[in-house]
Amino acid sequence: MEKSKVVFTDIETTSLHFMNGVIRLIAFAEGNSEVVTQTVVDDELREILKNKDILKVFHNAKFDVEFFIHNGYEVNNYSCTLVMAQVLGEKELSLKALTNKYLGIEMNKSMQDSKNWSDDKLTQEHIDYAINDVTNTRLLYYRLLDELAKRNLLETYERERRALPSIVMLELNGIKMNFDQWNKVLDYDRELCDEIQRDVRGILGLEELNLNSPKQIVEALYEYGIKLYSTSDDELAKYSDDHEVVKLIRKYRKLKTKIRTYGDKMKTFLCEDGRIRGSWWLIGATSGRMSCSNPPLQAMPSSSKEFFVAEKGNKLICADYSQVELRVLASISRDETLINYFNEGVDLHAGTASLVFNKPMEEVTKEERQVGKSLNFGICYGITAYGIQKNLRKFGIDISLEESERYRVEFLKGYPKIKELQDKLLRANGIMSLGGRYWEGRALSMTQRLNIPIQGSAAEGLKEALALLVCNIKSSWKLVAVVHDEVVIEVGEDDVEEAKDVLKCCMINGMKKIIKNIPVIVDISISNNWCK
DNA sequence: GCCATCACG
DNA sequence: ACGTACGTGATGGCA
Repeated sequence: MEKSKVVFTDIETTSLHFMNGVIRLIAFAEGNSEVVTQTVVDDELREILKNKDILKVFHNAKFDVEFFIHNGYEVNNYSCTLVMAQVLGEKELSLKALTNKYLGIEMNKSMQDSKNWSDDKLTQEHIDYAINDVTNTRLLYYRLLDELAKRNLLETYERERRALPSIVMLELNGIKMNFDQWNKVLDYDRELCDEIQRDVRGILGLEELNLNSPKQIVEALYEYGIKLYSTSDDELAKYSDDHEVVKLIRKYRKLKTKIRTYGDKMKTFLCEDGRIRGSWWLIGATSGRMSCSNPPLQAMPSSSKEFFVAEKGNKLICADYSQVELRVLASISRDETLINYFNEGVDLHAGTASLVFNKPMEEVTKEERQVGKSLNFGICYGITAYGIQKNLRKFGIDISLEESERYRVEFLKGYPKIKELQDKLLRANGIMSLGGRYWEGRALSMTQRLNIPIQGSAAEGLKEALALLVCNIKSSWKLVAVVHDEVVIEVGEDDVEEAKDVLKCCMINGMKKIIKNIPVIVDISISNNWCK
């Protein structure tokens, strides 16, 4: 077989998950050659998959690559038409939808269901279907490559492509969970939750009250003498100090969420090896951030993280960026005050408070520092006076809307280049991240315009870090979690020191490709469980 | 199917 | 009582 630079590949499997499915049919084509099919990975295909000089193209590459790796084949150098489409801003990501939109081809996907592939015999229909998928993946690949080039997004796509193996690692590795201990705590929580429910019903004299119904809570508390505009936690917080029953409702809510969302469901995702495996997406948000579902490992309550552990003989290394979004903001705006703060390593929340309250940093009170902190967070989200006011109430700080607006104005006076940047972003036809992604302005709200370049650029820095990490990680080390500004790996005890250096180095150097001339700081810790 | 709510960054 | 902080995912209630 003649050596060529690119191979288009598609596999058909008996299940959607690599852990419990087998490969039934493999279709592939080298360059412009005819598509061929086979049922097993022969030596020739094994070599093609492994060869770093041959680019393998898949639609939704993580799926095929995970199956291959799970079955013992090495896969290097691959590209993904689904991710390409995402970089182009597409939301409909099926091969069918994309070939239709970009090539005008109407695909018949009636064979797609894995149920059609569990039977023993393969018919000509099966073979034609797989061939058709590869044919269209090839056409789509060149069409999307053109489109990416036309829109100046090749570099952005290449960054995603280099980071893509991290998704494969996350899904293959999973993360070990101490399930016995988890269930013990869960049982205790369930009992406590029932107890609280009994108490609330007792106090309100309503034995049938459904505490999960906001509507019923409003009615019940109205009868009790409390008028609520909503039953959201910050509304309830207003009455929490004066009414025990409101305090109990809040406690019930928190506990119930933990139990039903993160507790009961967890066993569904537990694999035989004691590890939880979620579904990870490289581009999960329009900003470019990753996402994870089933279970949402990026949103595990901090109180539950201790149950995610390292295997015996291993350690977890947890690393996270310090203030990464504000550093991105400093890099985009080039605001001298903010940059100086970072260069001098000062307490940034106190620094902002010193600007807003016009006093030396050492004299900033605890409450003033909290205001500074809220403003710093808020600025990344596209702050409004209303938002500041609402946020500060959570910390027991009650200010008028006028005062809140004054804080906002003082903040922007203290950081004049941020003000300039915001004015520019609000007027712009389109928004650009530091890494070169572009968002059409028309579709964006004012707050999105202010947030997207920050969140998007920080995500790009993390992708650069992951791209470095997948090249430098040892085969025995496991990437187990990525949470926006945090990376967790699991390594053997003997490798801890080396792995710590490699991880830290990748994270700093990756982010530095996006954030220019601002110090990047990574905090790192070693533990038996997932902790910050 | 949408809304309200809440978990994370 | 709302126009009013960014991005996700999951749940139960309710129409």
